[in-house]
Amino acid sequence: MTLRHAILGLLSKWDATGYDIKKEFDDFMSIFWHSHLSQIYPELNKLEAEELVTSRLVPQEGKPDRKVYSITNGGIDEITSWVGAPPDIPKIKDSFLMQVFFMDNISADDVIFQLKYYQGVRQKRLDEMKQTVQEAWESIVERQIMTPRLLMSSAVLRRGLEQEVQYIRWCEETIALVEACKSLWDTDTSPDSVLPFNDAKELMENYYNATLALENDEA
Amino acid sequence: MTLRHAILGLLSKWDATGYDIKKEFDDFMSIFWHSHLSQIYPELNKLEAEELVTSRLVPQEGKPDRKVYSITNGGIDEITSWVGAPPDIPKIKDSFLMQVFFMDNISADDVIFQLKYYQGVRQKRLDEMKQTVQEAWESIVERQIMTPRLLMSSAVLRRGLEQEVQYIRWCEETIALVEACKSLWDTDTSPDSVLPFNDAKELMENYYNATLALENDEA
DNA sequence: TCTATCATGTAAAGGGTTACATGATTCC
DNA sequence: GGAATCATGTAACCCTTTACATGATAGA
Repeated sequence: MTLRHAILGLLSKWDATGYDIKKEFDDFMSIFWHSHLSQIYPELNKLEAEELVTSRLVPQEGKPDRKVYSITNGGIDEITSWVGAPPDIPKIKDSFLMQVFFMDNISADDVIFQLKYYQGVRQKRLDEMKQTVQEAWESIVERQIMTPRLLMSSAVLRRGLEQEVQYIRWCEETIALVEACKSLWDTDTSPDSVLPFNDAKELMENYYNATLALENDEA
Repeated sequence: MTLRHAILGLLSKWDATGYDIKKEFDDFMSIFWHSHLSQIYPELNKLEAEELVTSRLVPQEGKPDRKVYSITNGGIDEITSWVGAPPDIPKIKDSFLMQVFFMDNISADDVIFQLKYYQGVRQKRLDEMKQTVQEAWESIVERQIMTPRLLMSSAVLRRGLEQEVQYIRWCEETIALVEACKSLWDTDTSPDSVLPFNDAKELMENYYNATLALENDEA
């Protein structure tokens, strides 16, 4: 039940059509949400039936009419109370991390290939976000204004950026780790095999110590 | 269609019942996946119908029979090819970040309250993971073995930990930012109001410069 | 006594994705 | 000539969540 809040939140800032909302989802809001037009249009109808939004038709030349939605007082109450409500406990689904978890089933070279590929995917996302950050900052400087709205957007944007940067860094580290431990795959590929611990001992000791020390690092 | 791969991946390591699989989802695998028993049981039946797994009943005293599943060669082919297949593009849903995005609708104090609460939620997750890391390392040291399986688990565990550490750090930073910019909310709460840029100028300049410099930091 | 754990499921409702349907304009 | 953009939607399917259903044992 969060799509309705994504829509109401947007409409609390500007009037918009379903099509406009989808563009916003694909642009800035892709940091934390996504949806399809075929889900947005029916949801807008439901919200109108519940009188949380109203709509008016704006005719255009050579294009279909725009159905422009506005939020009602009821809609503002709904979004405000949701924003102040206890957040859901995080339910993470990261299918790439799951692939990695099962990558002992494929060769070390294939593991490295997958990690490099995914690193590239994340880098693309990062590059897009960096452009958004640049534009956001330039617009703030140009207009010489600061508002709670811009502040919260900035914080969210930063979180999105950090997430990409850190995922990319983890890919790099993991590639290095697998590269250094290739012998674990090469010498014996049967699932029951175990290798002398010494081959990877120091490396893994460092890795685990670094992992356990993560919390105490300064940013 | 990833639940089937979560299940097949697990069964490629050990035989298990639906109930066992659920426990694994709630424990280690919660870093990247989750599911309900009411989804796992029907999925296991489907996998058996497709001959990717087989099952046998193991009677118990005073408890219901265990229906223990094993993976077939077909199942191993399926999981292996999925692990080596191009990863999905990441589709992120983070409803808390969405709440934050719309928090200009509530007071600065309420924003800080929400951020502190969520920080606590993430801290709890982190504490659990830290225990898992500790146990994983102790078991590796004790058994004196290293395998691709343990290596990939370690990498995933580290990613999970990093994610929590960094989300918590972002919460702290964002709390400090809102605290420093409280005046943006206090002086005028109407959505059309804009405040003199100077109030937050230097702070935001630093914030944006830090955000843009993120990629170049060394871990 | 009540709650948690073990262990299996079904049914209904809700949320999300893909495919289908239409049709003009603009850009390559 | 073909692809992309603007703009609206419906239908079918798939995936996920919540509620219902059973029943024994162990521990607080």
